[in-house]
Amino acid sequence: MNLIALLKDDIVFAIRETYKLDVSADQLLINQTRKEFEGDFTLVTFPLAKALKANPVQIAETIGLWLQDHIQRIERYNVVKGFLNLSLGRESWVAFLRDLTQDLQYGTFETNAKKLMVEFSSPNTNKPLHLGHIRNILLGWSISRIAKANGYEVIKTQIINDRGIAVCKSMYAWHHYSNGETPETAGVKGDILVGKYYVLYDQKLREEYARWQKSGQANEVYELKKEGEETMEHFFRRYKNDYFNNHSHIGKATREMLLAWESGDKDIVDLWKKMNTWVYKGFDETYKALEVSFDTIYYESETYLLGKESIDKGLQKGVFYRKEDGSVWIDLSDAGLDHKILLRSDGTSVYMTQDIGTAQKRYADFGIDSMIYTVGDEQEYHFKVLFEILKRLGEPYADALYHLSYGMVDLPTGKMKSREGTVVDADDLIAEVIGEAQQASEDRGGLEHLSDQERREIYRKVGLAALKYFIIKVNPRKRMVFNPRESVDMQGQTGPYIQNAYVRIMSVIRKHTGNLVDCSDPGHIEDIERDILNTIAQYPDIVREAMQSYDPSAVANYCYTLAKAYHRFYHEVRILSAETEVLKNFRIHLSEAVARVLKKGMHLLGIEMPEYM
RNA sequence: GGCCCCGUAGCUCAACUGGAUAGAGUACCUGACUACGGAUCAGGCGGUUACAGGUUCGAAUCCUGUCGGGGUCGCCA
Repeated sequence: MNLIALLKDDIVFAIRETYKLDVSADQLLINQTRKEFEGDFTLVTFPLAKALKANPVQIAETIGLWLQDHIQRIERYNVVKGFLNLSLGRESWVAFLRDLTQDLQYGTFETNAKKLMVEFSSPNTNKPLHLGHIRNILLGWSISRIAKANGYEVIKTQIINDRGIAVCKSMYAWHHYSNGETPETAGVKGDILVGKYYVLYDQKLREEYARWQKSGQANEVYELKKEGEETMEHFFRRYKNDYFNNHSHIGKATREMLLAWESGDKDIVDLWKKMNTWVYKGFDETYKALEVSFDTIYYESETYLLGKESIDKGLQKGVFYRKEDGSVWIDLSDAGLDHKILLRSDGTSVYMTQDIGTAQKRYADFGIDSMIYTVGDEQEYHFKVLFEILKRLGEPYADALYHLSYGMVDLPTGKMKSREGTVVDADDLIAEVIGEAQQASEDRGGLEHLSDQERREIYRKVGLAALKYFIIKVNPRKRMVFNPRESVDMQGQTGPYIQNAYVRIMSVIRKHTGNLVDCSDPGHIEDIERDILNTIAQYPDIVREAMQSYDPSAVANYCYTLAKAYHRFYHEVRILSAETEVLKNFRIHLSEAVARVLKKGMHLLGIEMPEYM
């Protein structure tokens, strides 16, 4: 049941009949007719002018006339410049609604027999999830649902960065300064506890560094390596990383810890496992609070050695080359990229090597056809290179990889900085929006008949809707400003506004007592009713488009448009006390259709609809 | 400096990928039924789409340049 698709077929047919020419349906540009003009759908004929060798107005007239004469659902047409405005007959709209009530799969496409893996979240195990992760998670989750609606079999995954020097930092700090503190004894979530030690590590390191700066050795280094008239203060700020690698006792101990881990030292591995368990438990709570889940998880500790075999393969195929020092590189300058290292001179691998190996492993594990990586836009270059390499290695899925890149989340005061403590913690944020929803709900009242449990569910749904919608409505590509105050707003273009339309419909349906018969022609329908049906007719295309452009915000904006139309309808007409039984029946069916589409659309965004609010 | 992304109303975002008079929300002002839920609805104010050229029936969108913001640039992940 896709009205616009049918309409396009009609037009293709019309062109074949009148111009003896075949055009494909996806060449046709059909818009919802703007309010200033009469009509439901508008075919833009300018793009057809070349192919049909005629001027746009003539084309519009010819096609319009033919459709009016031959296609029953087209009642009238008018032409304004190169725009052909088509009006559907009332009966067609009613029939559309009647079909809709039967079509439970509306906006869901048949399976395309393709397996798609979506990677998102992918945190480090040394600190809790924050606002940036939330944008990532919501995008990944939503695109997974959208892909599913488009017919893909979707496998949701994340790769957890559970190894490396950063992880050893929190291990070191906990080992030396914690006195055996655990999440239980501290009464905090495991990820938060581990994050605390990561911060503490940095603090201890800075203290050590500050002491060292007063030493004679520091002075020598400064004299030796300063650039021009550089002050000591400036130099030491720049030198921090070198200090960590070449002078720091803490740093040395941490690197030794990493080596011990890599060689499988039991004590270190046990410590690592213990702290990981804490972190994962904490992450799970946050994921649960956000209502997301994964089908499979990859751990970097298990994948970081992968990819080396493909280095050999690539060398043999001449895709890679080896330098004199033994390091392995690829030359991508002909693809507008650069030379990129794949294996260090000491034979160890880099991030890129792992990613090659991980992609191959995923293919081997699941036989996937394509993959979406939800990762911030600062890694755009990395993924360009990765995809190019996989292509040159001849990987079968290499042409179906996509980096779902998104911009950073800023605060009204600027960037989030962990150093300055301005990072917005995911758990705190979730708790806050739910608290706000509860506050707003209690101020309004009206939920007294529900149990505490049911009310809590509603606060949760409403609060999360506010947060999720606020983030997901923005085009992923764009950097966005997260204003905490506006994120809990529940009026205007917000999640709760859309939920409210749904709740109103549920309320109407509950109040309706008689039986509901099949939808039949009420003899007259209002403009707003026609407008709502027209908006509903757009839905399948929106689902398609959101997939093609990897953009959940298209669905978010659509849901708002539909909810807005419904709210207006609700004010303009009476539903339960409509003039006739047939009309009442029609309006209830219409309301129900809106509710269904809103629920489906919001589901694609990972937002649940409450029955009351 | 090279390459990539972004710049739209005071603020936060749209604009069906080149289509009609650039739309919403918010903020501010005004108004709404003894009504199916006012987390609502209607109206007002608010724009040289950063700037300058170009391409064409038509440009916020494409090309060139300038300005501004961000990202990234061989052994970090």
